[in-house]
Formats: sequence, structure tokens, C-alpha cells
Amino acid sequence: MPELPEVETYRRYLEETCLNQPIQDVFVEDTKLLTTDYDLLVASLRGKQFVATERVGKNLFVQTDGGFYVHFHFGMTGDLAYYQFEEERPRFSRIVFYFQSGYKLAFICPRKFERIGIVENIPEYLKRKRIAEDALAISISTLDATLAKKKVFIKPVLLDQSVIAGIGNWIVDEVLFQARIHPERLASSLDESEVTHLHEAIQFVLKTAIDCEANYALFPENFIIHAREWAVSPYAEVNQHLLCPVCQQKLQIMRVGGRTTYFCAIDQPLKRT
DNA sequence: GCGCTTGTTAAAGT
DNA sequence: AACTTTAACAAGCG
Repeated sequence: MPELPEVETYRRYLEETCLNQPIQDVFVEDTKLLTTDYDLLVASLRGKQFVATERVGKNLFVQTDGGFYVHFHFGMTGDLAYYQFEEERPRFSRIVFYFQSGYKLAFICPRKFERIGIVENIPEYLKRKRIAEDALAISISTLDATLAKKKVFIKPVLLDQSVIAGIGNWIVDEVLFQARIHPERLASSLDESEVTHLHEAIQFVLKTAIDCEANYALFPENFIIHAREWAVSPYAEVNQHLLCPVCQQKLQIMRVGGRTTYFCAIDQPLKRT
């Protein structure tokens, strides 16, 4: 779930709730979730405040008045919750920031794939982790130049955070569906028009998802995401019968690049190249 | 209780 | 050597 639109939604949520109030303490259930030593993390944060937020791809950086950032990565299931009373504390709140105001920010980590740590310098961090330009910022020409070098299926290329940052397994299926491109097309085989359509689809899907605050049930009816069985969908028939929302034929489900992939063989034909 | 899962990465393969 | 592929990670959920 925490792909670019979810992280952007979390960023806005944190910015609306948590800025400019001193941090009193930090609870950490399991130090495996930290990329910074626990004692250092707590010592650095006590008495400091969150003052601003930035997002690159699926990475959230929360600036402090101590001249450093707290980096959040949400893994596959991370979430945030701001609350006041202990009885409101969500399950799996494995990291909790306690503010002096009495309010708390929980980092909900059901599967412990999530990470938090101190980052001093964002550009240095992005370079070291090989995180490319954000999917909402990348230009067609940069995307085109990168795709031209890749002799692999387009789907795993778009999932590669060192190519374009922020796209995950559900968004890539949606983007390829909207752009009418088969997930197993070789990236280097896309022509200029296809790359243009792809770039447009990326912007469209991401902006639509952000506008819906990543609430999948609010996505347009012609989105293929409604066919995924986990997505609570108002379009029950499409959901049950796994039909293409455009042509109403049965969708294909296969593994591409090791990930479960939904697509429509009719609307996303695999051209001969 | 088995098999599946959103992300990332180290290790293996070509 | 550089690029690509795969398996493993943790644990909840249906």
C-alpha cells in the first residue's frame, strides 16, 4: 500500500498534526525497525520539534529544528496515527513519538518491514540508496533515455526505485493498464509515443490517487485496481469476476518480475518487436 | 495451517 | 564488469 500516493497522504497528515511541538520521548518496541542507534535517536529527538516535511518516492523526511531529519520508510504495511489517549493507540504501534502536549504519533508497523532513522543530508542519502527522481517530477526525456537502456520487461523497470521513485506493484499495473502497455513489453522497445503515454499515465494515476488520499474505493471505475481481490471496491461485479473495466473480458493474472500482475490481454496487447 | 502479500536488498546468475 | 533475477526478510491475514 505505501506507494507514492500513500506516503504523500501520510506526509500531509503528519504536517497537519505534528509540527512545532516539542518531542518528549520516543518508544521503540523493536530496534530492528531503526536505522539509527536507539539511544542516539532518542537523545537527538528529546526536546526537538518537527518543523517541515519532504517526500521523495516512497521516502518521507521530517525535518527537525535540530538540523537533521527523521526518515520514514513504510515498507509494505506502514501507517501513521496521531492520537491523544492511550485507548486510541492502534495495534502494531511499534514506534511512538510522545509530544509534550500529550498527543502522540504512532508509526504502525504490522509486519516490521518499516524503518525509521536519522538522516543528516537528503541528497547524500538519496544518492547512497540509489533513489532516482520522484515519479511526479521526472521528465519524459529522462524516462525515455533510461528506458532505452533497459533490456528487461517494462514492469520491473518501473518498479525499480533507481529508475523512477515511488511506483509500487499496484500502481505499476494501473499505469500500464491506463497506458495500454503490456507488462512484458521490453522497456527498450517502447517508441516515443508509448513513452509519452506512459509518462502521462504515471502522472494521471498518481495525481488521481493523491486526490483520493489513496482511498482505492474512490478511484475511477475504469481503474484496474478494482479487480484486485483485496481492494474493497464499490464495483463488486468487476471485483468478483475479474473483468476488465474497459472491455469486460476476463483479466489475466500472472507473475512478472516476481510480482503478481493484473492486466488485460485485449487492451494491453504484446506487440511483436 | 498453508499460501499469499503491498518493498527492499543481498546474493546468485548471465 | 555490468546488468538482471531471485530469494529472503516478518508477520498478519483469509
